Amino acid sequence: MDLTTQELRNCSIAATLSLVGEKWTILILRDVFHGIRRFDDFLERLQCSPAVLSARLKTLTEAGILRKVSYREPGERERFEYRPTRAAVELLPVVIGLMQWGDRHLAASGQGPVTLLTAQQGRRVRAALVDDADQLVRPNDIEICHASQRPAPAAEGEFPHAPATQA
Amino acid sequence: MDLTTQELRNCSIAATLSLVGEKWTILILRDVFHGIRRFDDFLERLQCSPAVLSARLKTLTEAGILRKVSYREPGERERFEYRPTRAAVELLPVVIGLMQWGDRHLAASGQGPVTLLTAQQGRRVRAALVDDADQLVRPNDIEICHASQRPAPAAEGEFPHAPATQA
DNA sequence: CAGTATCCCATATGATACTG
DNA sequence: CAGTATCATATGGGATACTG
Repeated sequence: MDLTTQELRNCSIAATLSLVGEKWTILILRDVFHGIRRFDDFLERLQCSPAVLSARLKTLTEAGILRKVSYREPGERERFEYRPTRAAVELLPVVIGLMQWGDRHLAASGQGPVTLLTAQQGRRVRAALVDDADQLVRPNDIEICHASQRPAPAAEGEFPHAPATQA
Repeated sequence: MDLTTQELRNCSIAATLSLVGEKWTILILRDVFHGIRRFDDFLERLQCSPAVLSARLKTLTEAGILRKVSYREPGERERFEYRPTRAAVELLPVVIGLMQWGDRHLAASGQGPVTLLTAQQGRRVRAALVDDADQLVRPNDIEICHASQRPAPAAEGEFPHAPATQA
């Protein structure tokens, strides 16, 4: 996405956006999670130009988010497919987070065209914040600590500077 | 971000990206969560042009993600600040998800310059996937259901088409 | 301080044609 | 099928000046 070196070093958000912040990138990942693997299938669903798709797949591959795999079906010539790596799966909270925000705030019905369910029990899946004991965390209970400094004083540590009243 | 009407209607990810997918938008939200409220303070931290900042703040405000609040300190003239709404807080899984991905994959040390801790117990906070009983969900246990169709057959429902081997 | 208005440019993108 | 190459365009963004 082209940000300054300063930003990239000082902020992991900016650094990640430099890889996945381009216009079509997240939508490519969405399609990968839907099982899309091949160039033309991406192309058809995304309706972007092949040049753009090619460039994005390259970036994602070089970043280790996708993996280009050669395969050959019996009697066919060699083909390639793009598979998600573990690094891709670790972006799921981002992708699903975007989806559920849109579901809640942009879809007329308050829910979107796609639902995620656990295979085992059929429970709805969502992105959320948890602590290292896997317990749900309320946004108001979070404080920001800068590694280079002492723990922030309470007044500063307030987070996310909660909206006093609702918009 | 300028996507087709088709995309916006069919995909909440695309719809949300049309609001927050622009270059500086997520970084503005990052700063809001750091407690930044005023135009010039954003400007200083972001080092983008005032025109761009103005445009993004407008978009975010119109989307209900920020709220423009007038206030007047004693003896001073009227000022404005931009506060996060609940809708902004609901984007935290996305923002924190981006951060933790960068921490893991782009920071040399495997952890970034900023850490999030629960105020109560000082536990690390992360973005994750949970079910509606607030239990952690493994990515392999998720299946995608399209609202307009019958539940996907097992072969299709596989998700996220897990990486067989690691990259 | 808190923006708006201009000007200009880099470049991401769309459209299309071409190749192994 | 799976891309690369080319070209025109649109526009997001940088720099800067200006205003209430």
